[in-house]
Order: sequence, then structure tokens, then C-alpha cells
Amino acid sequence: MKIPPVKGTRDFYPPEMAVRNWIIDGWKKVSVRNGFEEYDGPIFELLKMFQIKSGDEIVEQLFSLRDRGGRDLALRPEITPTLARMVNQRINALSKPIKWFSVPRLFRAERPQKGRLREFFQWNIDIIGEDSPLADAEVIFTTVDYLREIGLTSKDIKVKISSRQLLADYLISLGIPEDKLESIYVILDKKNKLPPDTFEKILAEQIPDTSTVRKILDFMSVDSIPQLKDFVEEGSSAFLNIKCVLDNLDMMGVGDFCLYDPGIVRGLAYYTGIVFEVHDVAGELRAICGGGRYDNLLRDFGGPPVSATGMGMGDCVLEILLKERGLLEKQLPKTKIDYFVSCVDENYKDVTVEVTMKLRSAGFSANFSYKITKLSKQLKQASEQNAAKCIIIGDEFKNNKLAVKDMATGQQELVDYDEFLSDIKS
RNA sequence: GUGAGAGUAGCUCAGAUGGUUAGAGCACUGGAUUGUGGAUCCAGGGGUCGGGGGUUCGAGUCCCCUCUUUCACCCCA
Repeated sequence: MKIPPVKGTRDFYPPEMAVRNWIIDGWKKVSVRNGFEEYDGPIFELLKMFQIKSGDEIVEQLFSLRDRGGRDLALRPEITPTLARMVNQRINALSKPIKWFSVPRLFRAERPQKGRLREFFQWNIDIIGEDSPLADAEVIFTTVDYLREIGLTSKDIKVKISSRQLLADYLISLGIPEDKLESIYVILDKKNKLPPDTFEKILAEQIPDTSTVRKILDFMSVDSIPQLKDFVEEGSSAFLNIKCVLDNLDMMGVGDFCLYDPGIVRGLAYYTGIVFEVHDVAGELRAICGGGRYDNLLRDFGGPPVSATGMGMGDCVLEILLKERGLLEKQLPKTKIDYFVSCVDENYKDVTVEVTMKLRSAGFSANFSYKITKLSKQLKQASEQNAAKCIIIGDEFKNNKLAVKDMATGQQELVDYDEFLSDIKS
């Protein structure tokens, strides 16, 4: 009976595993050099933990199960609730600001499509306990630092940055009641995804007053900070905040990746200030990553009111983009071994194993041939395994010598066995 | 959850109008080459034609159901 793989999952054969490791290693390396520490939590949590933030409708998008004690559990669809839980548990013991990162394996029971699967990896970085726009800027900088590291330029990708606080201030100044803001955010978030006239029509359905609609449309077409002066007060905290974030990003040297885009609002209610997404410039793919400030989340999870800002980046869209740009093939480290030990004489089979073991205990990676076959076949095997050197054990061993062949140059030399052993130890 | 396309070897795909034993390239294994790798040539293994049902003398081909997959919508934490 053949068992198929589960819908929306991936099998990582060695070539795919190499890609996954390379991506994740890059995430970790950049996190660490930007001063973040790694954490992780359990892969499943109480179902209700995910309902706090996102409500009951989220249950349909989760893989959930009931354990034998009748507890409702769910495979984690994100790690931020776990982070909030962990930080809350030790909030008094942790020195602030907390700069943590994680690369969790996540699960979402959605229908798979381009750039979206049911099981994936997501890089998360968060700074907790810091109000300063410098923290928002640093989250964005770290994100760009990684993307730049793997070869993407400001011609490939852009960070689109906006502010929920700024948007809320403006909408309220137009007389829109606070309890209507959420429903308008949902529409405004679609600005970059819909044709202009459709967007305008949907907005007009929510807001009866045409002059208000006009004003919102004007606000939504602003594409630089100075233009904002026509809409909000220059001294307002929201204005100063986003200006400061963008100025800091300039100062950090990634200004050419970043731009103000009021079309970034983002899905759920959780964000309170700066929000951002990274998109491919061509606009062919869904967002590469997204993030923002969420100052109420720890309090919502039963902790004290502690501010936070963070980012999440999935591996699926990123990998598609890297493949399209040919950036993977160029940079993937080739798997290789130091030595392949070949043998063409039945009498020296044991020597072959012995040599291999000595190489390994000296710290080299080494394989040997299980069968005494034609040398050409063993050399082919060595070459397929990307061996730097191939050792040949045969007649010459009668004189206590090995042939050592450099696979790149093809050059070969006879080496005294004892000398070889003392060489590899040094 | 809604809609559309696709499913033949490990991969990419041929296989008019239904008709003998389902093919090719690449990949894999072996040989040419009894101690010298990447090339070339030759040979070989590998298929429940996604699965089930139906129409027919006869189905990879036509019909229905189902599964998987791709893409879009919903959603996007």
C-alpha cells in the first residue's frame, strides 16, 4: 500500500534540505549579529491561546486535537502568542529591552497555493519593552540586513512602511467613529491589491459622505513623508514617530530599500503603530514578510502593558523569489567530503576501513567503498560525492604506501602510510 | 469554504478519430574499460496510464465519483 504525503507538506530530500538549511542558517546568523537571542516553545499549545488574539474563526484554520485528558490543543500557526506567554511568565526577571528571535515550524490548515503551504518555517524577530522608534527601525533594519545579505537589492525588493496610529488619527479627524476604524482598515489594506475604481467603490459603500471618501483617497495616495503635512499636524506623535523610523533607516544605510506606503495596513487588529511589509518590486508575489508594533498584546495575554514590535518572514515566498532571481544556485554551499577511500585489492579491505576511521577521528569527513570494484567506478563515486581527495589502496600497500589523488587537479602521489597517518593528525 | 486547469516511468513529456504486448529524452544500474572520475556508445531495470465505478466486443483515450496537484477567490496571524 502506497502512502501519499499529507496535503500542503513538503519532503526535504538532500537538495531541498540544503536549501532549507541555507535559508535558516542565514536567518540565525543575521539575528545574532544584530543582537537577538534565540528562543523556542512547544510545537503545540492550548487551543484557547490562539483564540485570544484572533477569535473563533481562526479555529477553522488550525490543526487542532484533543488529548486524552480532554484538553483542546492546536499545532501552532504562529509563535507570537507563545512568545507573549513566555515573556509574561518571566516579565520581572527579564532585562529590557528583550531582543529575541526564533525560527519555528508552523502549521495552518489553509488551502495550499503559490507561496503558501500547510507546514512551513518562519523567521520571527521581536523587541519587547521598548517604545522608541529606534526599535521599530532596528526590526526593519535586521530584516533588510538579511535580504541584502542573500543578494537581494533595492531593485528587487522594497519595504513598505506605514503607521496605524497615523491612519487612525487622520480618520478620526475626518469624524469617523472609533468603532468603525477596524472595518475601514480591512478595506484600506486592499488598496494595493485592487484596481483603483474597485477600491474607490468599496470604500464609498462603507462611507456615505463623498467628500470624506475623497479625502481618504487623497491620504492613501501620499507617497512621501513631507506630503503628509497636508493631512496631519507636524507636531503629532504619529507623524514624528514614522518620520523618525524612516530617518533612522536612512541613517542605518538601508534608506533606499524603504518607502512610506499608506496602503500597508495589515490584517488583524493586533497592530498599534508602525506596520510594514516587504514586497518584490515587480509585485508578482505575495508579501515576503510583514511586521509592526503591537503594544497591547502582552497585556491581552494577561501580563502587564509592555510594548513590543516585531517581524515574521516565511520560507515559501522567499524561496520562490530566490529561485526566480537565480540567487539560490549561486550561493548554496556544495556538499562535499574531504576524502574518499577506494580499494582495489580484497586483501586490503580492512585497511580501507581503518584508514577511513583514522581520517574521521582526525576530524575529516570521509567515505569508503563497500565493494571492491573497478577503480574507475570508485573514482566516479568519489567524484559524485565531491571528494577533495581520493585515496587508492592496492598493490602499493605491499610497500606500506598509499596513492593520494587530488580530485580537482587529477594529480596523484605515493605516500608512505605511516607518514600519512602522522600528517593527518597535525 | 468557492471557482478553474492538470494527473501516463524518479523527472520532463509523446501517445488524431477508442483497437495487438504503452513510448522517448534525462536520471538510475551494468558493460565497452581486470588500477584511474566528469565524455561517448551499447544494454538493462523501472508503469495497477492517480484510485473506484460505468459505457463498449475492446478504454491511457468517452462518462460519473473520488483523491492529489497547480492557480485564483475567502483569509492571511
